[in-house]
Amino acid sequence: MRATQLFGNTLRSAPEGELESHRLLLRAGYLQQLAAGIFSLLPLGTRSMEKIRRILREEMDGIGGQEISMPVVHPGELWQRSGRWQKVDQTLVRFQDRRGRDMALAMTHEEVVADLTATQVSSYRDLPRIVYQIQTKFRDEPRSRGGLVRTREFVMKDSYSLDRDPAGLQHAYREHFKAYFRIAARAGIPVAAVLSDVGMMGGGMAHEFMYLTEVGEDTVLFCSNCGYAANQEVAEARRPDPETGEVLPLQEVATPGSATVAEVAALLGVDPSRIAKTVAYWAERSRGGPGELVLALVPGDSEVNLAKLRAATGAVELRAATPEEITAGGGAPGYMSPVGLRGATVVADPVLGGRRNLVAGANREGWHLRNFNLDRDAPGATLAPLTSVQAGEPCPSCGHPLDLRRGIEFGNIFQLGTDYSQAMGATYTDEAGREQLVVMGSYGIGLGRMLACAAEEHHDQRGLTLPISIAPYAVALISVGTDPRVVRLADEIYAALTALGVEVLYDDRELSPGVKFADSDLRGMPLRVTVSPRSLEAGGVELKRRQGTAFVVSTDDAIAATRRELTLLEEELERWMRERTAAVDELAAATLGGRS
RNA sequence: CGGGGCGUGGUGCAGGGGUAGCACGCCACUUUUGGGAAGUGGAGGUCGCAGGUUCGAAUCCUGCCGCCCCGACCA
Repeated sequence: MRATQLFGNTLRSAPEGELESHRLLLRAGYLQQLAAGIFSLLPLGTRSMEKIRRILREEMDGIGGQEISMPVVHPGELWQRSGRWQKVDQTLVRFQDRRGRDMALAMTHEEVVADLTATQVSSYRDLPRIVYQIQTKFRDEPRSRGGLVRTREFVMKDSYSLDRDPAGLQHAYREHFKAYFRIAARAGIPVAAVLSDVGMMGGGMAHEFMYLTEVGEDTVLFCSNCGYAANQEVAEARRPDPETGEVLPLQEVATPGSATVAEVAALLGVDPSRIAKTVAYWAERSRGGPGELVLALVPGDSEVNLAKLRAATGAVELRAATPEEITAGGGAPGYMSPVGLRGATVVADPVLGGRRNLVAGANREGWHLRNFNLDRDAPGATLAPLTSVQAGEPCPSCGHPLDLRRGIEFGNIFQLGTDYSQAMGATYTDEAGREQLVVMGSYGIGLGRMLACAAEEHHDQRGLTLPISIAPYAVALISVGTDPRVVRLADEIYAALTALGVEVLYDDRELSPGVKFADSDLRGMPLRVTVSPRSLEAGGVELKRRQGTAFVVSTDDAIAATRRELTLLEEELERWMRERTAAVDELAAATLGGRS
């Protein structure tokens, strides 16, 4: 491509406040924003995305995936059958067609896959299968963020495994686990697999593949000793041994004007950790359904993690209860506890279950209780981890202090099980002639987010430094000045490289060299080839890696030297990728259990 | 949805009751050509939208819309 023909230009400036890597993508002319969380891709961005697509196809095909294409608009009826029409909040965009039928914009495709499976799969001979697509999703996120990191419309590689039994699912899950490391590594993105919340997907085990970066929106806990890794949404710390002291009788104590943990602790002379803090929430189990009061009990020195509470209650909508709702349930704001309250769902952090004789609210303004014991005083309570794990807390599996890091979720894998098969009637007949449910798994990678992670990992002051595997062009060819000898040679090199299938962005504009160099650095092509009076003087053309030093090769050798450099770049990336994925079998075995 | 910020030529920004500005970019010509060149001339703006106050509103008031950032959600 000649720069004089290219659609879209580089920009000198980009808005303040945006993520640095995203500003570079904007300035380099990869994309343009249309609305909040909605982007157009320009030629450069499209080319990078196409390379990402190719990597995804190769790796998915490599584990036996078959590419399909499913619709972006779904009948609402499908989502009603799976129950997600009710379970998912406004993130699912609903509308009606001209006949008044409910429709939805695809935010994911489990329903459609299960529906396809119901008709396409009927025998155990039709299993196992892996299908995938690379296709647009729309999720009306409450807030888009960080450029391509979190958008409302995005392209996702989503694959689905169909198996006879849980063992088959384990295998497909493991294959994806390993493929995801290869995919990330081929795009130059280091990732870590962490345990994650199943969220709206339902089902069993789930992992997220995190690109660790300070600008990430997720919090991840790692154990440097045993390798435990989990998203904060599901992370747990090792619990202290249960206390063994005598269980004392409940005793009311006046605490006038002391509604906060700090005030009560000071007044009664106890440590905040000795207070069973009760936080009231209002939960809806289905969209628009009836609400109910949920009491979350955590140690007084901890905060409730909403994702964990959501997982524990299965709530769709979850928010802090209003004082009116608390009072209506028989509670007193600031003096809450489950003692004597009926009708409210009570969830308690397991740490409290091991503690004796705590302080809790008395459900009377100005009064608390001493000697609160969870098993005696809130016998109906569900035990589930509810608090955010802090850095330094002991690892649940080995006790070593945990590290806390930030990350961007590059992809995820879910073991769905048979929920969707059941809803859509996706069954097969086994050897014995019995009808069985197809066991499903679901696996996603966001392509735009992948580009965002790559840009975040690979940039410097001057611009993008993308790996050769996903850079829009392999070579930035630059001609300096208008000397006919220069122009002729540059034209020849462009024609020759193009004829050889090398992807070249030829900056043939009549601009000062500084502008051309700056643009090529900004756009991030891995290799620069410069033809100039100076290079001719020095014997030929100049080659320079995006982050390397320049050297001159003879005119006769220019084409061969360029290809050599590109091969070297590819080999270096390949080597890095092998290092990153060398231990992936062992990691899969350690993380998922069993052998690989 | 809560909190904060911002909407002014293509891009990034200043201005803040009385003539709409700067830099970059763009067009033409001339001189330039190894790290975002110089000169001369030029084009380009309903100041987010709608009401209101005022002799007069980009500027003040009200409402709405949009965008960004921090939280609650996810690839």
